[in-house]
Amino acid sequence: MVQVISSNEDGKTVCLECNHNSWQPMDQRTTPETIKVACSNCNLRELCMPIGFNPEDMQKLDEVVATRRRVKQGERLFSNGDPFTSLYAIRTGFFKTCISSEDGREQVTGFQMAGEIIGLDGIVSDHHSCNAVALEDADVCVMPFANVEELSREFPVLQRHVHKIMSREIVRENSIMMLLGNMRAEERIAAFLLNLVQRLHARGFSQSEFILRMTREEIGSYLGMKLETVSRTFSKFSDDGIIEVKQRYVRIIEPDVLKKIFNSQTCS
Amino acid sequence: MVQVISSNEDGKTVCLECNHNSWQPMDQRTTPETIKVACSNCNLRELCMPIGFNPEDMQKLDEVVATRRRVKQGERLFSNGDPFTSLYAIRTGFFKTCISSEDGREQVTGFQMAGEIIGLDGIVSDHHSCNAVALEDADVCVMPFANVEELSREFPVLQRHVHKIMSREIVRENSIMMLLGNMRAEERIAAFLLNLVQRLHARGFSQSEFILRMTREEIGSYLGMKLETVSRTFSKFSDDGIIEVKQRYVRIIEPDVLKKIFNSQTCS
DNA sequence: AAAATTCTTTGATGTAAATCAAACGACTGC
DNA sequence: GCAGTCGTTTGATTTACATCAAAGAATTTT
Repeated sequence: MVQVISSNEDGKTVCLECNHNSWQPMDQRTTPETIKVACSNCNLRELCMPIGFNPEDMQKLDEVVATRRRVKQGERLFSNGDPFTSLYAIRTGFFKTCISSEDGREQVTGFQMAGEIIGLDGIVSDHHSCNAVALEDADVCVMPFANVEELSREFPVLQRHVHKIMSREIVRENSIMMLLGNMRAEERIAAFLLNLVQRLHARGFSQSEFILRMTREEIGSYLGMKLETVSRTFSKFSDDGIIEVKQRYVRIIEPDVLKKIFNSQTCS
Repeated sequence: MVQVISSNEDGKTVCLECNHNSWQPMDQRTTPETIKVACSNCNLRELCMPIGFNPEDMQKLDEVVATRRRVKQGERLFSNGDPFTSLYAIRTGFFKTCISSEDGREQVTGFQMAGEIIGLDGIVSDHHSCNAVALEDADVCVMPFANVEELSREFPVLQRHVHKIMSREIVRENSIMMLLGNMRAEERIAAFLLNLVQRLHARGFSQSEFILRMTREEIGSYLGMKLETVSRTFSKFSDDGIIEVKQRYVRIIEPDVLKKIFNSQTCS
């Protein structure tokens, strides 16, 4: 389903110099803040759009996406309470979504990368219920939800696609509930690393090494543990020769051991 | 938005004799296993269908629901791996949804009551990824998803409704992540009780007393804690005069204290 | 009605992870 | 190039909850 980019498949998949492992589109990166864009010639199409459109339908599909928007590292794409107008397809960059409790505790609810859709939380109440923060400079396609709904009525394949995206998010959150409710620190970290590398690999990056875009604290928030425990678990995996960690750089040495830890802690 | 049933508003809202607090529809309950039903004369309509339909549209809406299905206590509406064909609107009864990890650990992902929609997990992969188990004898409307999608294309208000239902589920799971990732046992139980009573109240039941349909173990699984901790927390709340608990019967004496515990543990 | 099973409560003890604390490394801005 | 900030690592200690255990209710089966 996902077409990998061959140029990313030759080993040197993560740019360590610029500390950048997001998918860079081929076109120039000097576009203004918001510009009109088209899905029909987007190289991320396979990831965020349904397949099997003929060219003329594709042209209509371009109507979904109105503009593009840049979000600088640390800035928000949207915040809790903002009126909901659009879904966003990530072109480049990396986001976290998070919610805050009354007394200020933060819960990271997800990390999103190129080709993933963000903003579904806003549909139910017409207002966003979480914050979407760019963890690196990002570029998103703004898809006004009214357009999405209108074209969904016309194209059953798009309608189905939207439903699948929402269902996928529900299923993902189900498995996070399993993680948070039932698993121990090592299992959570193993699951986290495996999921991350799998998604990066689907985007043409290495299946063994990558750069973390988030802090230990953000990983901990996502996984329901403290940053010290995240750090200690990384160190333990490193001591055991399962992974190599150096700050944000991670290399998975023994993916099978990681999978085993994730599936069941076969005693300690 | 939700019309409460006046007959349920006179204090005696929970039938302690039969240990039953689900909404009983007015029609006779001797229907065969699956029969043709209509939304247009269903008294749960306000809960599971969008409002603002005129009578002729309503008739078309009836096409969504194909049949009704009975599920006995302990039986499954669907299981992990089952082909996905339909969404289910609960008419009466109470369900839990749960997933199991490789090594058999169970995670309850939700409890669902009358008027709520179940089965959204199946859309993404055309197969269900969780089990839906009836915690009491239940009666559901079977809504073939193909019908839902077809009519959604015709009626924007239905389309929007379906999107909202899915978004609501995403937002609900977000708040469960906050619960599991950041909150302590007492906060989790407080949140659980408040959520349950709020939903029951919206269905015409008392806002202070109700009968739990699930075991301590199932509550614990949902909230990421062991059954003993659930029991101890109930006992503590009872000792503190916040609630009255006797087995499955619960009465909330001090809802404000419960809300305070939920919002922030104001020291211990 | 007795027996068996399931669920719940409560107590005693153990432990994984949190908290507290301090040092160190990396990046930022002047 | 240096100071300041931020993020990470590691150690020592505490703690909330899990685990182990057993008795007591409630429900189901025979």
